[in-house]
Amino acid sequence: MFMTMIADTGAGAETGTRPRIRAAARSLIAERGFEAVSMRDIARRVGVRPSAIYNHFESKQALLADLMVAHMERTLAALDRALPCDAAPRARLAAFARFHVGYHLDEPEDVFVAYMELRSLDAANRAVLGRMRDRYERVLCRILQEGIAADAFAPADPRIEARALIAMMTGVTVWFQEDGRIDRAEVVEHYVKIVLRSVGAAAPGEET
Amino acid sequence: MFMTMIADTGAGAETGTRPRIRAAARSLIAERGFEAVSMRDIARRVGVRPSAIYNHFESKQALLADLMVAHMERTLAALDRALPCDAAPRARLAAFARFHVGYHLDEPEDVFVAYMELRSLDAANRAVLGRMRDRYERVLCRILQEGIAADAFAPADPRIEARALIAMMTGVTVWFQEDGRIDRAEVVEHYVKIVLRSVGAAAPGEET
DNA sequence: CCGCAAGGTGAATGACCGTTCACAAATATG
DNA sequence: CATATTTGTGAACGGTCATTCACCTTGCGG
Repeated sequence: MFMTMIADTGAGAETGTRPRIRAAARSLIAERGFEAVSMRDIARRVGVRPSAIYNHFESKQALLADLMVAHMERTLAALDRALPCDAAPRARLAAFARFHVGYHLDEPEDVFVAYMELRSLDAANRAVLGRMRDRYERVLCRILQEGIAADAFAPADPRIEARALIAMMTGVTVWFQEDGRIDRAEVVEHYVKIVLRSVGAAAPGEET
Repeated sequence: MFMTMIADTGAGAETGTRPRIRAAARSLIAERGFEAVSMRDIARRVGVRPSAIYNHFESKQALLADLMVAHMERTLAALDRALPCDAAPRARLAAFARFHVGYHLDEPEDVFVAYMELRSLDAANRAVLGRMRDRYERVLCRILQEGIAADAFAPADPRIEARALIAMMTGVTVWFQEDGRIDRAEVVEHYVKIVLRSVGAAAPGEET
């Protein structure tokens, strides 16, 4: 009967054609953009004929949506794990910044695709992704509001500040390169400091 | 003889086929992305046949490069005009932020194209644009260094901070919409405040 | 009024696109 | 071992792409 039902999602799975299609599509789209990548390009990288892809994904559009939705699900789950839920606002904000920057440094391809290719999604998929993105943003927004309530910091408008901070931290993927002379951890802590300062939470004492 | 030689650059020029091609290409590429826009699309919007475009631009690639280079030249010139050269670092930083956010709100299409389509340029054009982008970034970096020297503020690493701030401010184009309930000037001043705070220059007193 | 250049046209070129389909190999299931 | 399902193949489909080219139109300098 029909009993496969393997999830095989996650950037780690290596065996099997389906994950290899995902990996090839991810890196090609990150490099060139969705519209500039053809199914033939993806198939060539996997070592398979273009028609074989259609055994695993309904269409090019469905493949993109699969990548983006899976990435956002993983991101939201990882954020949930990374946030200490009973800590003070300042520590929670630091944890958010540490997570966001670190995650974006670890998964640059997925992040880039999710960031750049919203407009290549059809209306239905774009709506789904938009909702997930809002959920992510709202987590930060709530931390800022808690911080205001607790007098820990004072951003003027939490929603604007949340968007500004996310844009700032996401931008790290544009210029950071592993082999550079700057250490990864150093970069992360740097962004954490900028974030804390920008909301008026000064730098004293411990963090996390 | 050959005596046309009109520059006709700038987002304002409306008459003539060449500027209308530029305008059509700009808005279509901003909306859909370079690879997703065809010469036929552009020609249709201008009200002309595709082959006519080649009387004005050598290729699709050259058209994109024209748009991006012209935009960056205008941007650099406008920045130069907007920066008070003999002011204190704090006022200069505020002016930079005010300029960057304001300019990005005023020219969202050009900004979006310049930001997203670097990868659609061929190697030579990408190098040209990269240099112009570096020039822009270096202006901010120098302001930060001057501020450090004058003890006006204390970003840890000026280069990282400059990139972070530019990414943050550029992100305003992603979410801001004119008809929204938030005032344009309000948004600008908000970003200025975040920028000043993030470098450790507190909020007291006057700003330029 | 002639000639010529600049700008626009329509058709054609070869290449590539996403996708389909009939079929073959492989793999698991009874 | 037989059979059904999954997975991959090769060839084709209609369509679109950027670009070229011979030609027509227009308006201006002489």
